[in-house]
Amino acid sequence: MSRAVDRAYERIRSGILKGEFAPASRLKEEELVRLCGVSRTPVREALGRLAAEDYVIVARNQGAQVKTWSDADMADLFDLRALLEGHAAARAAAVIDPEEVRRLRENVDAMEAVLASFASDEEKTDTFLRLNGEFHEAIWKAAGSERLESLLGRLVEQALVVRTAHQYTMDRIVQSQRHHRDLVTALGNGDALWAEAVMRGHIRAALVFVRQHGGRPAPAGGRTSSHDPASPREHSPLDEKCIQSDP
Amino acid sequence: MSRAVDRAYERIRSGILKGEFAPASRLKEEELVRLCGVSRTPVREALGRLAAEDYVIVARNQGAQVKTWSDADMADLFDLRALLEGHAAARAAAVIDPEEVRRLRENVDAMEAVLASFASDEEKTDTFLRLNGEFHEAIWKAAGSERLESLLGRLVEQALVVRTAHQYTMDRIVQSQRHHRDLVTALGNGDALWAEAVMRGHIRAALVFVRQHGGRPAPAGGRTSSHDPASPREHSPLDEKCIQSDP
DNA sequence: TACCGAGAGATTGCATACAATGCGCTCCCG
DNA sequence: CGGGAGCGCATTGTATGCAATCTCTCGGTA
Repeated sequence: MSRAVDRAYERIRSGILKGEFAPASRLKEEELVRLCGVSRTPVREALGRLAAEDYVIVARNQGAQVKTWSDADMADLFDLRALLEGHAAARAAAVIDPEEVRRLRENVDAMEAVLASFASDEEKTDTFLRLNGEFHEAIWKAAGSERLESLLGRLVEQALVVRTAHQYTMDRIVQSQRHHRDLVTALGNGDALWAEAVMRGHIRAALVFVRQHGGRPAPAGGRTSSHDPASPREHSPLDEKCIQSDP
Repeated sequence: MSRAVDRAYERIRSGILKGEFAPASRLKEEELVRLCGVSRTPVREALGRLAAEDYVIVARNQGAQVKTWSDADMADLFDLRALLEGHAAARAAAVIDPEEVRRLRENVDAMEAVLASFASDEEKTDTFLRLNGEFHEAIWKAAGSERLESLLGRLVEQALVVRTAHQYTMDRIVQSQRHHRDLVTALGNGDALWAEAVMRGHIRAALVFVRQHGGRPAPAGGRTSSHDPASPREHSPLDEKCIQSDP
């Protein structure tokens, strides 16, 4: 950790992800300096990185603003995810080795076990989402393209900006789990077409779900014109829970 | 243009694209300061942006290095381009309006006219590549997804790092031109499947060509270990020719 | 001769000071 | 009373200085 820059980056990013900074709210450098305990130089660098990753928008001489997401943006996002994750699944099916398939199957079994356990729903969801994230990442990695992997990492993270991770119903999770089972089978058989099809459906289903349960806490208003009526909420020094991808 | 940062960014980026900075060569901040005529702060910011766009790699306390591309990287790159440009073409076919199709056809006609003209081969290639870039970008835009558009913009730019734009044979260009004709027809008919198929083939053909004509001037050696034996070439204050995407 | 370590120079990382720009307010004029 | 120009404050953009870190060289030892 190059101390200052990374501290600032992580702090701001987590603030956006947790909703501490409302969408479309302006991020003033001095504010972030106080918040992160570093000087403006690393804060600015962190903002630059966040802008490159589409978390914020910076306008010349007007600083940074948390990016808002329209319904169309969301649709585009999941469209691309379906395409790229499907592609990754197909590539993975062609080259994955049995050992890795075994690990994936274990992962799915673990998810199954969690669902069947007696933990609270929130606890179940938590663990499930963590395992789910690992499952998807393993498939990206198996596809054997660094570029694809990093691209998907970014896309999935962006999908997380629009909602917290705990809006899942058990029905939705069970549906996901069926997809996961199918995926492992397809991968085990080296069936690229099947794997791609299942993965695409898996992501499309996620989009439908997100839409139905309206994960967007923010108005889909204009980009740069709004005069920041929504001031950032107070910083709650709570948990830094690891958020994972949609199931 | 926020003067300093953009000047530095453009200068360094063009230097990389033109091969003024050899792949894997180290970019020292003081050097760039002298070159760009701005102080280290904007230079560092520019390097950050270039790193986010995969032009350079920055290692902690070790500065920036021009990124090198392995054959596998190139294959991945064109794989993704085929997938995403194909997707863009399919989306475009579904929603494009006749007016836009007409403009595309005019563009293709213009390319045809250039090829049939009496200009020198180099001149022909130049104009053709410019028109070709406009053609592709128009299709991305017609697809109606900002995210897809910017993603493709980046991917195509990265493909340009590995070679200069003038290694094209007339054979290759004529083949491209046939693809372009087919594309316009497919788009005009609203035939998404056809458009996607043609576009995929179009990009795959580009990969095969780039491979055959070995566009990579750099060794595909390791990333961080090399001790930068290749010092940056002297700056030739030559043309700033607009480089366009592969045909 | 090969290897290891210490020190000096070179280079990056961070903080702060200063300059430039934009925004909102007030005050004056119609 | 409404509108516009000018001014002052808030915020961002750039430059520079100092501290931290790395690399490269030189000397010593097995």
